[in-house]
Amino acid sequence: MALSTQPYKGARDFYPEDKRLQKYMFNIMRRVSERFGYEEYDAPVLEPLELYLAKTGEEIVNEQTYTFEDRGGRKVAIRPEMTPTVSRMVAGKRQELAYPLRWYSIPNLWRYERPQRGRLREHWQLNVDIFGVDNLLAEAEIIQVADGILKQFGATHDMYTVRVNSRKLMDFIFKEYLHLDGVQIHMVSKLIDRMHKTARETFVAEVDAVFSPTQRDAGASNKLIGLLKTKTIEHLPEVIRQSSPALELKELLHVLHEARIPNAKFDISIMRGFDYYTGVVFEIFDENPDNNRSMLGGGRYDGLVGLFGVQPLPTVGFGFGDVTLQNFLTGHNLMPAIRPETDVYVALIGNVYTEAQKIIDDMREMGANVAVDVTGAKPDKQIKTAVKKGIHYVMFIGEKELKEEQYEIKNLITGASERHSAARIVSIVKDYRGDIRE
RNA sequence: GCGGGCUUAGCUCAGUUGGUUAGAGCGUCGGGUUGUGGUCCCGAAGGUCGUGGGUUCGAGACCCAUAGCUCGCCCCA
Repeated sequence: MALSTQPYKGARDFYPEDKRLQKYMFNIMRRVSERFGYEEYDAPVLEPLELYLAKTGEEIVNEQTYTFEDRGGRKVAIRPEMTPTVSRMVAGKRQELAYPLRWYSIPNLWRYERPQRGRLREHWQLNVDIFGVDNLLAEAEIIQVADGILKQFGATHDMYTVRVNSRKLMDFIFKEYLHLDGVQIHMVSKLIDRMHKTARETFVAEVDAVFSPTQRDAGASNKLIGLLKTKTIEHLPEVIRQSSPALELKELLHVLHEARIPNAKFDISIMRGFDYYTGVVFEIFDENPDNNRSMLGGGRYDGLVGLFGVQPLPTVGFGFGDVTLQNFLTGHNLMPAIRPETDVYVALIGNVYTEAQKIIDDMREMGANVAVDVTGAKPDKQIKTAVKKGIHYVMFIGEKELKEEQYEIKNLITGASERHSAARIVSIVKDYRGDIRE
């Protein structure tokens, strides 16, 4: 029985052509995050299981986390998300860090579940968090980073929407406005979370079933159904519209619109699954009709750092998965063809390796990425190899070139061929590399 | 955890109501003489038809089981 060449279920191999795309995506994520002053951190893939038991959500720990026991009998989890880890790290140096703290990371995360479109078992997720700001400018900045990344990929505002809501607002509605108890709030939250996936009649019936007869008679159920149709804060009932969470959301949207994010809007159905969110929550939706789904989400979680026994710290952050990003980019034709890092493929003609090596060394020292064909194959074979690898230039080195110190450089895309000094060739290929990588 | 679809060459797929040695395109490899790719021409390799049972004179086609892939559901980082 031969060994399988398939990667583990729900995980991906990154062949060089795949890795190039990943590097392209990560580079843009890094560049934009750093442009906003965020610093990169990292942490182990393994964490003690307890880290997730406290604050994440039961099913995620019980059923969707990879766990095992190490040789010392410790319960270990493969991280399913980064937020607890970064909270742990910040708490560990709570007193000595300079706030506001701006951190980002691109960890790989694991979750045990059936893979489906946009959701695999292993994925990479950009995490961007700001610690130590308790006003809405933190939310605004975090959303600007997310928006800035999408723009840097070439996305335009008609391709996606930023949808914001607030846990505090929903709390106000559930408790003050509708007088729901804890169990009802939980049930209603879950229903709202998948409102757009549910047929309207079914949804109304399910919501209705949560309310007691007395509440229904008082019109609470209909009030909620009505509220959920609301598309803007202005259209909310007076008492809700004047609540402080609503005023805060309105202000946030104003700031975002001023920051040239016109596609930010209020969406009462944005709930987010995690219990740890305490304020504003938001998601960015792909508006591609074929892939209309949330591709990025986040919010304020002011309670997490304090769980580690240190003074609490207000925090806002988001996570952006590589799989959903790639679906977005592909769906909108924003994924460029990326060539390999190799700038030049050297075809040797005749037995000239030793002398050619000196030229090639010089070129490498000058900063060109140069691969040499050492097969001794005929020139046409060597060219074919370069074409197949996707390398842009072939350089020929033979007796004639070595004597004249002028080497033929051939552009495999245009077919054009020129003769230059090695230094000039380095300059040409580096210019080309600069053009496509920037 | 639940449900649907799929599985034939490296890839994308044909394969009639069950009937001899299993097909195409692309790709791969070789050739078309001297130091130049993509086009064109010629040739070759490559498949226990996902796996295990069953029905049948006969199964890639039918039945059962199982695995993998995939799309949903649940849940959502």
